[in-house]
Amino acid sequence: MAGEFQAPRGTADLLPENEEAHRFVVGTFRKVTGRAGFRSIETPAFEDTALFQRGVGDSTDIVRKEMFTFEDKGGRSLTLRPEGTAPICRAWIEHGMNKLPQPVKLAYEGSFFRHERPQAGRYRQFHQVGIEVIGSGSPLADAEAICLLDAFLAELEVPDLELHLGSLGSPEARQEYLTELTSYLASRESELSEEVRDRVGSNPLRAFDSDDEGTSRVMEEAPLLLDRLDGEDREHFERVRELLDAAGVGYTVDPTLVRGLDYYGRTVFAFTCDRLGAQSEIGGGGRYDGLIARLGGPDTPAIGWAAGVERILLALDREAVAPELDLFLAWTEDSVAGRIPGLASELREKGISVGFDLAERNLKGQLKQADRAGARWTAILAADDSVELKEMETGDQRAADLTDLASIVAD
RNA sequence: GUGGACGUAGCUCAGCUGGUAGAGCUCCUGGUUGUGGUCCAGGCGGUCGCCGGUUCGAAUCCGGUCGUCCACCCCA
Repeated sequence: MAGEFQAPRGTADLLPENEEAHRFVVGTFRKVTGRAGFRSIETPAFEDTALFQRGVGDSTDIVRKEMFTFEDKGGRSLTLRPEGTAPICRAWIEHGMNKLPQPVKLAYEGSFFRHERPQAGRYRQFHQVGIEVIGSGSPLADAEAICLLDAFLAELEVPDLELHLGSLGSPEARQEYLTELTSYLASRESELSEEVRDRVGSNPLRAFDSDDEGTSRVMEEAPLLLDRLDGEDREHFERVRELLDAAGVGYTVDPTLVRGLDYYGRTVFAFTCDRLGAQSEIGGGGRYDGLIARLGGPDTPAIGWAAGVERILLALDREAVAPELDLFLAWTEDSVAGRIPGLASELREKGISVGFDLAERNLKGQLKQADRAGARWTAILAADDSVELKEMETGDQRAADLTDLASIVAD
């Protein structure tokens, strides 16, 4: 509060304690996806605005009101990426990845930007990790993707998870269904709550989530998209369910699962955790078979997901990690200080983490620094080359030889 | 974009009905001319978010504004 400047609304500094927790999540992601044969990809932080307009969909909230859009000096409209899938599809097309063995399995991590009012688990700049499996329409790809998200969250030990699974069918089936649902809602309009009535036009599916009593009664008899799936879509969904059952991944079929991006079709899924507050979704995704073609590439099926790093951390409620150091070098006379940096480098080359005081403190101050740096050992060097090695936790101290430091500290 | 709560030292907070700021923790120094984590003493640190109004006088009342948090919408 003291300074003139503050991090912009909805952004946050990742202080060392948080930075480490953050790295832990991303590191786990890399481990889990790496051993599944995924390779990393990194795309720019901003793209042509039109990529998102077409890829994510003009009618979505993201495009309508949540994008950070600006013009560069050449008058091009650019947008800070609000999500990762459209950029990766763009890269896939641009670099002719259809010539690679299919499917192409990609993993990414990074910052994303959405201009929304911040609240618990929602920020204007946030971090996601995610994967895309591009080039296979098989339910095996769906199952693999979902199992991987499950494995990732399990490895992190995220508690109280629930997997919601649904299918949106083909775009045509979905459109037909929405028309049917809208007219059904219209036929019983008088029984619906006011809010729901207002929203029928924009998002009739939301009516399923209402806790209004009259609305709930109406929705119990409402037609379900899952019941309207045609043959192939239905088979696909059944097959995905079989594969998940066989893999021992538990889920709830959620006929009302909605995704905020236009490109989804067939399988959609989301992991939720109720200790997050209003933003309970930790990660989710789905199949987007039409997207690559829509962006000008060859007709290519694909599926992927993204998970929010901040939300995972919120669910984990991980304790801050204290700093740790193998050895702290202290000295008794200023004449010894000159030898310290070189000695530290030597020991560090042997793989030992070494620190020393950088503020010209007296011995007492140096010991205090050692303590705060989380040092397990402190070596006190005297002008006559004698060394006292102190074990910080117990306070035990003994004479040691300079050449033995590395081996003693290493165990 | 809408609604609610809040905004005093780096952090957590106190400061009743107005008389121009305080605690604990942290940090620095000393008690210990070569020894940390306990203890004791001292010190650094605040335009009381900002602007305006009421008043002899405002951290305290009023208005506005900015910001934070939470919720709605929607989503990671």
